[in-house]
Amino acid sequence: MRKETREAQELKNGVVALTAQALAHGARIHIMGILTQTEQSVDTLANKTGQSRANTSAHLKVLAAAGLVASRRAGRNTIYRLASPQVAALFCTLHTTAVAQSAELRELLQTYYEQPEQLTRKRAKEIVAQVRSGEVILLDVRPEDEFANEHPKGAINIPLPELQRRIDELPKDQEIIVYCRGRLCVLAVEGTTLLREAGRAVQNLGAAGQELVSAGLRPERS
Amino acid sequence: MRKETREAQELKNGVVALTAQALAHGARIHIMGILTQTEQSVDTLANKTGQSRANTSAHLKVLAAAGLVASRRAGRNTIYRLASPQVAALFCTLHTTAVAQSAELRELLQTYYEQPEQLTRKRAKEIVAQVRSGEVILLDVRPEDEFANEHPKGAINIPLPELQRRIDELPKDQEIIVYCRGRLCVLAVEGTTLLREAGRAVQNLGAAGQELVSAGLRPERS
DNA sequence: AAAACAATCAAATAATTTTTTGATTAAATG
DNA sequence: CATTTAATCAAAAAATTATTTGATTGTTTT
Repeated sequence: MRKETREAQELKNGVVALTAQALAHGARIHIMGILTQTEQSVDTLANKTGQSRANTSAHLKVLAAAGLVASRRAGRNTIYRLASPQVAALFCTLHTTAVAQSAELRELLQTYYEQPEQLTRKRAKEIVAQVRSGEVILLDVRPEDEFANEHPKGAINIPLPELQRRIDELPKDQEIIVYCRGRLCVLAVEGTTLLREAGRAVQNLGAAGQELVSAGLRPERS
Repeated sequence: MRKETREAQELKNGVVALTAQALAHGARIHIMGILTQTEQSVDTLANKTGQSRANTSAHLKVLAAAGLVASRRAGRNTIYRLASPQVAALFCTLHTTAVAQSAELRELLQTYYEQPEQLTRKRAKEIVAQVRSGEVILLDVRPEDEFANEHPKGAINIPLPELQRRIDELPKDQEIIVYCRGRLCVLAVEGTTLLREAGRAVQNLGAAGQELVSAGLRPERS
């Protein structure tokens, strides 16, 4: 019994390691990052990551073996997606922790990316007022279902993959405030970049969007 | 700028992958699991994991390079510990997700381990009543500081590393309910095993201990 | 049915990691 | 000060992973 328990322990370590192993390659992290935003075909993933098709297929096989992604057939394409919200959460935690633990990287990122603003209580209330008066636009770039489930009152939703196409729905003369809520923190950063390149005035709240709720914008469903 | 951003992206993927890579080996998962409970010297870790000293040292170097563990010198020993609570959280998430995604493993574990009980609302209330009346003992096996920070009213705290030694503090004729709270989910499992081997009547609530709070045992500090 | 396409597979090569071995450093002990 | 002990290092061997190439399997389109 002792021994069997130990075997089980080793097996368990192995499975945990397998999961980590699946995430232990830059290309696969890249793939996971893309899948965090939307499901994709093998070919598209290969293009976006700059890897060969066969190699991308192999990487996806590794991810699938660890149960991190799932796939479905659509015509002659195979579409891959994250296996579950739990996987998305793991990816986000890994991402956050990795960045936090790697101080050297943090510095480097600051050069290229913009740090999401740290919300003070006062600033949060200002934003709430601005949103209420319609002075600024509060943009939620998460997938539609997540938005539908719960969002701060007054926010509008354009999922990141559609943003480029639907950009004209956003009035040109108003400041836009982008946020996301923890789970898919990459979204807001990319949305901000995209809008800024289109010449819009944007502010990125990152995961701090959450705080708007406690500052007065009651959550609602739709 | 586009290009530099892309370089930064790749670098970032690399760092995330490095972190995952660090966790991508059974022996290192084993080490992390041990460090989750208490800090340890290289030699002890080598013994517990059954690896050579040099190899263990190498594994620790990998973990340290990823910023997951830190060390201090104590006499002629080098004592390693987890670098931060955030790392512990990552480890726990990885652990949980890996087990959840690996259905095949789940089955196997069921043979050896006992599944932590799934708490129904009704059962939670029963337990709350039993704890209040002193009929059962609610045991918290987390480290002292975490317990001090917050715990359900009526729980008593014996950190897992001390449990073997202090086992006699627990009355022999009462049922014991062990729980932990998400972060260090391994703790409760090990505590349960230990107590059961000592002939005690034990029930493991796992992370479900949390629900006792919402079922009536107000959290308190000490 | 033939052609085109997306994806996977299989086998070989290339690249990385892991493990072992023996030497080295640094601190404690007699 | 010589010894012992804990840990790390360096180099070679062993084991695993990645990548490429070309062939193969299903689907759709013509």
